[in-house]
Amino acid sequence: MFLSTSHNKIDLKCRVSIPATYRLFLEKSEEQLILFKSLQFKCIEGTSLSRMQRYINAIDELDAMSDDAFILRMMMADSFETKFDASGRIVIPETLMNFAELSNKAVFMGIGESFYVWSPSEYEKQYKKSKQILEEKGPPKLILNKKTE
Amino acid sequence: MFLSTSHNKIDLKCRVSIPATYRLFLEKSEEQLILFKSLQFKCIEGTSLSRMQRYINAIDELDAMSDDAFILRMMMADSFETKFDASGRIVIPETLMNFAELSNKAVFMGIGESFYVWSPSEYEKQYKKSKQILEEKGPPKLILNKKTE
DNA sequence: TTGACTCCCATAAAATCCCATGATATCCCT
DNA sequence: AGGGATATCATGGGATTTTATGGGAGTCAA
Repeated sequence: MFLSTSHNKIDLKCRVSIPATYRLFLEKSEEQLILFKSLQFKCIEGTSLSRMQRYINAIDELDAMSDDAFILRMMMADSFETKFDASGRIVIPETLMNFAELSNKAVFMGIGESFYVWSPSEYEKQYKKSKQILEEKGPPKLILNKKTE
Repeated sequence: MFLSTSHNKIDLKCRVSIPATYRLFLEKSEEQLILFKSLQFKCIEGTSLSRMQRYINAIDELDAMSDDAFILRMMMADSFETKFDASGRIVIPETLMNFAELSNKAVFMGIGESFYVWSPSEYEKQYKKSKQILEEKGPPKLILNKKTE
């Protein structure tokens, strides 16, 4: 499970430490790590290969000529299979560095089945936004309905 | 089941003993413990991983751009998987210490499927508030056998 | 031969493990 | 039911391991 947030440094070689908890999760489940451009935000998304496979399957179920299928295929084309070195670091591909406007700091944000990698400023923006939504609208309904079915 | 209340000490390393009854419940059900920021109060909430999994699954079922999905993702980002050491203590992450304004005392309050961790002062506040509401409005109407629709 | 990439070693700080202790609580035997 | 023996709990502190990060040597390709 990808949970919690951590701020790690990106060095001159574009190397960055994957949070140890994420690494352990991937190792335990014997999963490859995939990085790709988020479709929703200006950030990198990381997930396991098997979850990525679900995206690919979903594309097959769409009309092959549709815009959605087109977009999703483009996303696949910009995804990278990465593995970490002996000290648990990955190298962020240049394409993704540029896309997420990363320079020397990366914020890893675990959201369960996948995680986001933000630039610190973009992360701040999203964090503030979510706090604002929470204040204005309150917690989601399913949080309030705590009963398990 | 997480029940009863206990006041435990937080040491300099941010370690605190989980009440033995909570621990036994987690061990018996072979569950991981998750800590996260409460969306409703200034306290930490603790629950099992499998219960947390419900919220994670909900993220995929919602419109990814919806406000609820936003809040849920942020909730995951502020969550920590913890395990207790040989003597039954956990370390409270700094983020959560700050959020709940904890320093050297923690009040564990079991509420069934999850539990709250308060600072003593915040706990007092909530406790008094509930007593006051009870006096003003009388006991809540509680229906144990709810008819299914 | 000059980048770009990968592997390997080094290190400070932080997280985790391990052992110790006093205070309760629980057991057990008469 | 008493009262000592034993287990469990909450807590303290030192030792050890892991983590995040920096930098250099080897490798491969154009």
